[in-house]
Amino acid sequence: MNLRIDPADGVPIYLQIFNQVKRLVASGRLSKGEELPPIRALAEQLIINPNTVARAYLELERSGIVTKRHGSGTYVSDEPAGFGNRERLRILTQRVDALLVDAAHVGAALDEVIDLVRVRSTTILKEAAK
Amino acid sequence: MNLRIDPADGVPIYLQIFNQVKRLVASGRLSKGEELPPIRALAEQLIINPNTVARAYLELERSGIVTKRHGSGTYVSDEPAGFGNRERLRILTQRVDALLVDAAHVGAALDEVIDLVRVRSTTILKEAAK
Amino acid sequence: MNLRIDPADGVPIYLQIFNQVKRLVASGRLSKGEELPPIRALAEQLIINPNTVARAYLELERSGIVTKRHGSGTYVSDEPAGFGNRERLRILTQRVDALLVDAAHVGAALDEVIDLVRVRSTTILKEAAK
Amino acid sequence: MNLRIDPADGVPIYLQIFNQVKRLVASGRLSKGEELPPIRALAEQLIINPNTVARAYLELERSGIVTKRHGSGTYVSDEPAGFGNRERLRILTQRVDALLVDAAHVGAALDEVIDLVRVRSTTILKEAAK
DNA sequence: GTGGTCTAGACCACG
DNA sequence: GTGGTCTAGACCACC
Repeated sequence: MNLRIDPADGVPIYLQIFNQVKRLVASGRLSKGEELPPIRALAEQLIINPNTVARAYLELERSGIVTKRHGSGTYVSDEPAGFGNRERLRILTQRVDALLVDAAHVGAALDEVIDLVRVRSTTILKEAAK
Repeated sequence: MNLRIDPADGVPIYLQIFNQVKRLVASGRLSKGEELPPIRALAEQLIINPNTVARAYLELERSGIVTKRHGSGTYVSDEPAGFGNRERLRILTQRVDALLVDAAHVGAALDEVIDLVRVRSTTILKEAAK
Repeated sequence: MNLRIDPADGVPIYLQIFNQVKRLVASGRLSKGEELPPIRALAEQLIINPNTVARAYLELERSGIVTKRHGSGTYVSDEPAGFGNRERLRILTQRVDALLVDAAHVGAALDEVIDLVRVRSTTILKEAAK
Repeated sequence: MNLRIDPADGVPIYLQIFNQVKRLVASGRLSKGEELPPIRALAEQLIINPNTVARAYLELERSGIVTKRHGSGTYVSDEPAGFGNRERLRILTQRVDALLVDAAHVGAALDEVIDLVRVRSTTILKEAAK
């Protein structure tokens, strides 16, 4: 698994791992049931403390993105966490609002934003096909 | 200036202020050159620590959104920070990607996302018109 | 013997076996003196490590639910572990308290809890009759 | 706050704290809005590592039982986590089933169980009144 | 071998 | 002062 960690990024390392894995799963580059690297192995690879990776895996498990099997390993969940419709909307609205505020601040029109959403959507799908 | 602070929101209070002011400026409810309330006044109004407001104003200044004039006060910048097109795209792409990743996890289709963008866009504009 | 194991359940596999056998004995679907499947056979059937089954049987023996006879096999104990009344109460009180604490957190009234106890009691008896 | 920790109990220390605080809140002995001891203070009192207390507080926060305010402290949540009805039932059914299995194993009749539920319910309420 | 818990102690972020 | 993150390294539980 290829992650890029920047310890000086401001975002906690465990969150960087969390977000990147989340993204790999969302884009399909990590398939359902696929095994993640063991905590210690990933820690060695990223040259960080195993506890930090463990924290990331813990959050991933709590979010329903991965499943841990004791004595066996960590796997991408077969069934993505079932969000209620209310929870779904809440999450998405939050993200959309943040996007729109930044867009307004940066002087981007609605159409420009929507175009970008379409473009990135395609790009991410292509990444998944790699 | 009318801000809503939620100390239990998880987002640091100084960031809540920062974001809301950013939003007020982006939407035009705070015009260029307009004066922001003094740090102490705003702190009293929001019943929070003046340091927290100061921190927010500091970040606003760093982002080029407001300008501090010694002995005078804090004003909305005349020239909103000129983002290069590259910087603009970088910021928006980041937000868009975060949105799409969450959408995928939550099982929302592209059309649903775009619809939500349109809806929120309208909603936010109405709020700004208040 | 028909057990359902879910490796992704969070509960250790050996405990899942332990609990289900306990339940089968409690409900009478496994009678006193009846022989349990050999460790290897059960491990093969459930596609798990024999050590795991052995661990479950060990705990069952420690709890007095089954008895191992060397060179012969594992049998449901004739005399189910005689719990003193004090021990009985201690165990049940613990469970009841955990239930009531969760019920309070979840906003369930006492009547609702008792209704659920009745309903599940019937349901479990029906399952046992299968 | 008066907690009893047994490091040799098998149950992880952070879970012992979690459960006891949960219980104190459920029984009303910790009221909504009340402040919990600072992490470091509780760690000193229990003679354990602050990280362990932090872990317990983290789980309490995730369960919606307490709320942390950065730079201020940890408080009992005003609004208990709003569980959907499905989630509520899932949690309670799990507890009820565990109770009934143990009851059967220990030879307790349904009526005896229900009586115990009533009795403990009253007892816990009395504890709250202390 | 896997992940889980705990300790000791440093440094940072928030108010 | 509060809580949050990270490291280093020990020991345990499960498969």
